[in-house]
Order: sequence, then C-alpha cells, then structure tokens
Amino acid sequence: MDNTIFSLHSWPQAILHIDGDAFFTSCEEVIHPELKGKPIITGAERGIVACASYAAKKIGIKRGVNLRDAKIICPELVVLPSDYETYSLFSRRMFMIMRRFTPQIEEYSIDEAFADITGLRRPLRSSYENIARKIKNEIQREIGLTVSVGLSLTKVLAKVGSKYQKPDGLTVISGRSIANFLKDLTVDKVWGIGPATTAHLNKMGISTALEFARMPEQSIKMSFTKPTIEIWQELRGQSVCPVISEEKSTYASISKTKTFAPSRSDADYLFAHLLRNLESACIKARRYKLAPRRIALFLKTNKFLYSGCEVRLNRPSAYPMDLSDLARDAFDDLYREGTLYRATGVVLMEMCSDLPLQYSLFDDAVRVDKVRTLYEAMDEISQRFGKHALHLGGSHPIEVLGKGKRGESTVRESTQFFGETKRQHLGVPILHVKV
DNA sequence: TCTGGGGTCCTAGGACCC
DNA sequence: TCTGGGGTCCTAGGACCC
Repeated sequence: MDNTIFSLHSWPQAILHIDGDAFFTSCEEVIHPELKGKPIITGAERGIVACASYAAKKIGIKRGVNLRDAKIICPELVVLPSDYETYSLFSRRMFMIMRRFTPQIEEYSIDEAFADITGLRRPLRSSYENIARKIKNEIQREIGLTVSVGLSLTKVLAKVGSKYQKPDGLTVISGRSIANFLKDLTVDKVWGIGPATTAHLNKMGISTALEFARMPEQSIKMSFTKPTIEIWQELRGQSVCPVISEEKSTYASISKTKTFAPSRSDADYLFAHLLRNLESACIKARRYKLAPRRIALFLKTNKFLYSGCEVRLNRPSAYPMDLSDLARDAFDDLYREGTLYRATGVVLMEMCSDLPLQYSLFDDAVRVDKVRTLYEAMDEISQRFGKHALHLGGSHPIEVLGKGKRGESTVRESTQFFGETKRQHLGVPILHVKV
C-alpha cells in the first residue's frame, strides 16, 4: 500500500476517541445485573428503540425500530424507558476517569469523548497505546462499562478507530497504517460525511475513504466547502480539528418541538401546543440563566412542510409572559385553517446571559422586575412539583387533552374551566398577576 | 429510515452603504 | 439612463451530528 501522501512522523499528535458500547442499555445492566446479557432496549417513552443491547442487536433489533416490530422479532424483549439522569451520572464518572490522565478532554456527547494525549508518553511512562488501554480498563473496572477506543493522529481518524472494532475494542491507527484502515471504508461511514456529500463524491467516482483522502488538494478545494476540506485533511493525518476541553456552559440556541399523532387542524389545540413548547424552551433557558434576543416559531404540516417566522425582541427575555402576545401574532400569521399539522416548534436564538438586566427605554422597569420575581417563584414550585406545574392558561388545553380522551369537547371543557372566552384565554396569559 | 428531538456550523445571496 | 466596485451585515437554509 502506498502511504506517501500521509504523515510519516510517528505521532505528531495523539488523539483518543472513547465511545461507550450500547451506552444506555449497558448502564441499565450495571444497575440491574439480572438483565445482563438479555435482549433489552430503552426508548419505551418514545415508542422507538433508542438504544439496543448487544444481545438485542444480535437478533436484529436496531436503533430507530418501532417497538411493536421489535416485540414481534423478540417477544421476550425487555423494554425500558430511557433514564437520562442516571446515564448522565455514568457519563460523568466516565469523563472523570479520563480527566485523571489529562485535562484535555472534550465531552462530545453523553457517551463519547475525545482526549488529546499528545506528549504524555514521558510523564506517564507509557506508550500511547498503553495509555489508551489503561483508561479503557479503569472505566471498565470502576464503573462496569465497556468502551471502544480509537487512537490516532486526528479526531476524524480516532473516530474511525473507535468504530472499527466494537464492542470493547481498542484500535490504533498510526500514520503508517492509515491507508489500510481507509481502503475498505466507504465515505458515508466517515464522521462528518452525510448523504449529500456522499452523493457528490460518488458522482465524482469516489466511493472509499482512501480514494477521498487521495484526491488532489486542488479538486478538493474546488468542489467542497470548509467542513469537508477539514475532514479530507484529518483523514490524511493532519490534525486541524482541535480537542476543545472548555466545558460547555451555554447554548447558541434552545429549541423545543413535539410531534402529535394524529395530525390536527384546530387552532386552539395547535396554539396551546406552541405555547407549551415556548414554556419548555424558556424553562431550559432560565435554568442556564440565558435569555434569547430572537425567537422563531413554526408549524409543521402533516406533509412535513414548515411555515415559520422569526422575531427579534426589543429586550432579551426567557419569560413566556413577555412572549405570549408575540406568539399569538405569529401563530395567527402562520396558521391556515383546514391544514393538518403534525407538530409545532419554538427556537430561542442568540442567547445571552440573563444576569445584567437591561431595560429598554420603553419598558416599565417595575413590571419587568415583577415578572422576573414571579418566574423565580414558579421555577421553584416546578422544582418541587414537576415541570409545567404552573403554566400559562393558554397552554392548558393540551394538558387536559394529554391526560383525557381525544376530542374537541375536552378543549372546550378546559376553556370553560377558566370561565373565559376562547379568544381571551388564548391571547392573554391566564395567570393574572398584578404588575 | 416514510421521518423523533435537540443541537452546531457554514455559506450564498440580498440589503444597504460609500 | 443597461449602470462600477467594494465592503459589511443579516438571514435563510443546507448539511451534519448524536
């Protein structure tokens, strides 16, 4: 195999990718040892398989499969709801173990992380491969989870490595062996290359990662944009995507969408749903002490078409009370009578820290403070009694509908429940507070 | 994958200005 | 009025990830 295009310096960089094996179900197996080795899945709450244990995978149950189909394939399948809070604890312990070796850890998702261990051979008196093995073993010994590890010169190659042998694998891709690992790998399996880029490459006659990596720089730069160019470089052993160890404490955007079945066309229900999403998104924003400068609202039809709009706020706010009028206007613009919708959604954008409160010239400072105080109290109540324990009246119909039977009458009931006309009730926060 | 939910980054192109 | 050049900012939307 001709390796001349690839880096020949043995280890200019040493990057690890560590990937939990069937993470959710493996956590469940640690907690419930009696389940170990059985076909189990999580995802009960969504009706599709979120994670399948290796025993389940072996008999053909994969991520995304409908629960009913899964049960047909395997009647004795153990179906569990996904318990993110518990998995996060495992996740944190896994990352803590990694941090004992280096602070250069990038938490990429709940079950994946990168580590830059460049230069640690001498201080740890160990080869890179042995450092990788040690981390892997300590994770298994201390928390009972197996992980698959890739060690290579770049993040993209480390990812190739961790996927190469799963579960419980450790794959080293040195500069000299890059070509060997890429020659049988189709481009669509490379991290960052999706369907669009794959189609583009195939049209150019490129189907393996090795063929891609060997394309001349000129044609890469002519045909592709930055993300693909970077992947090309990384596949050649040139590290251009650094491991970013700063902890993520903020969000660029926060979104909430919820699909309902069957699709519906009644405005009351839809608007209530939209408000509910707005409240959920705001709850999360407040938890991070963030407020959006812009928000987007959209409706999604049963044909998967979106209609949406964006609004810039004159003052950042994560309080639904400040935003509900705006949501009403947006909804009235977007909604088409007779159209069937399958989801509503809200995106909070341009998040900024909510601490230094800035009043615009036209705000009533006293009112702004009262809204804030009110929501602080509400957030406290929610902590004790659950999310949405208190909510805008406008989002109430959905609550009743969610618990009761489907049907128009339920909506009307809830409207009457508040003793107001529909219009009032939808447009104005029901929670009347003297401000 | 006949389609769940939550994110990020990048770019083309329009609006506007000198 | 057939018309130059260049810069910045913003937005929509594509592409991809777990």
